[in-house]
Amino acid sequence: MSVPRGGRTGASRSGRTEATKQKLFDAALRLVGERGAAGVTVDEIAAEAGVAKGTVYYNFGSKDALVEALLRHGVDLLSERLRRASALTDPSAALEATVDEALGFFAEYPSFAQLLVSEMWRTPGAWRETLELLRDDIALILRGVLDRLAESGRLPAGVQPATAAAALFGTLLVVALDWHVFHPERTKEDVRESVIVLIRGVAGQSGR
Amino acid sequence: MSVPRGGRTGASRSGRTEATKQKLFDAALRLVGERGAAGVTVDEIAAEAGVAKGTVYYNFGSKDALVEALLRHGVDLLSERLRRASALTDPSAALEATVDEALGFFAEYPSFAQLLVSEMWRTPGAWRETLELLRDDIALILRGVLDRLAESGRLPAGVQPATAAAALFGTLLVVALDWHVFHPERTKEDVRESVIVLIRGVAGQSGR
DNA sequence: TCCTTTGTACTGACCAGTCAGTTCAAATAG
DNA sequence: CTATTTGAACTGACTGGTCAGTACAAAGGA
Repeated sequence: MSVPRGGRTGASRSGRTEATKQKLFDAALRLVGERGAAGVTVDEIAAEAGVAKGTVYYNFGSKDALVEALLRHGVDLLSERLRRASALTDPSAALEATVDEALGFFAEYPSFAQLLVSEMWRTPGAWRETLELLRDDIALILRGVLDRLAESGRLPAGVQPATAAAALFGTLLVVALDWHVFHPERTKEDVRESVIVLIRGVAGQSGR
Repeated sequence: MSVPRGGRTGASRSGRTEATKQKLFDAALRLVGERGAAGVTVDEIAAEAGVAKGTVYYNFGSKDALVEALLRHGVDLLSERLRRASALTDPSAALEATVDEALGFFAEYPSFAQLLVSEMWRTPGAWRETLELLRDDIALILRGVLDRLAESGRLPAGVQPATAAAALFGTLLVVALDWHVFHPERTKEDVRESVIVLIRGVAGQSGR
């Protein structure tokens, strides 16, 4: 009994659990990204992580909770990186850096991109609430960049930052996935350049 | 035995089956869009369609085949509409009409958009082959529009029509879903205008 | 007559979640 | 320093239920 309720810092002395959780994250991400959350069994995740099934339940309580933790973990990483990139002083440079960072992240964790795209817009879904928070988190960062761009007059009149942020996020996610799934032969630089040129058309004849 | 193998034109004399298949499509779309293909049972689909379970197997042979047929059916409808819209003579007008049509379609069949987004970029997946064909179908139409735009010099230098087509598709899909799921209060006109302004930034100071 | 649908009953695989028991490192005691 | 205890971490066989797919006799319809 007495599962250490993962309140906040649960990190105990041994650090054994943290390592186990990480192994489970990695394994789950790999499998869930490929076949969808519903298409993967807890037994498979445990096997992939080289751990007994019970360990999954000891650490996360349920399959749903594991996936939820996975979503949070991934978005935390992503938003951390985006936040950093978007902090550049020049708005156009910030936008480009953010785009670059997002593409890099999705290239690094394609399974996460797949998980995100397949669960984000599911209507009742077990992770509705979490996903809504995560979406707002990312959308806010993108909005921040776009708002600053608008302030400096580099966004065409009539573009609504909220819609543009959603569009930008969708574009990045889908371009990254399309690259990974349908055109893996392209180089990162190639894709990156295409998107940036595209973006620059809308939002900033700044740089060169 | 003897399930009529839905080779190609299966369309038989009676027309009774067509009606049944349509009922099953509608029901399946409703449920699968909401909870994902793996999250819905054949019993539920049959019940929702007001049909016996055996009928599903008589008409489609398997659950996977039903979903595959659903994907084909939906994309056929969509590409038919996009093709029509993209046939306008003026490239910029064609682009705007295509965008408009795509948004309208996703608004009309949000469940289809959800199904598409959640299955399109799954790597091994039961419908890999079909989805690839469907993706190429849509991408080709969008490319056609963008190519004509490039010919008439209204696409910034350096934009690759292939990447731009993927980006456009992703943008439309995600914006439509975001609207449906997170901002249902917005009007179609509002969303439509936002996207078109956005697109116009990249691809055409033509119209007005 | 032949195609299609129904309804019910069944099978066999698969799977989320449980639980009694094991391991082991660190704390406590003698 | 050795023996004992504690408890967090982990294990894996097991359970109860779910679900895709099958079977088939009877009925409805062109």
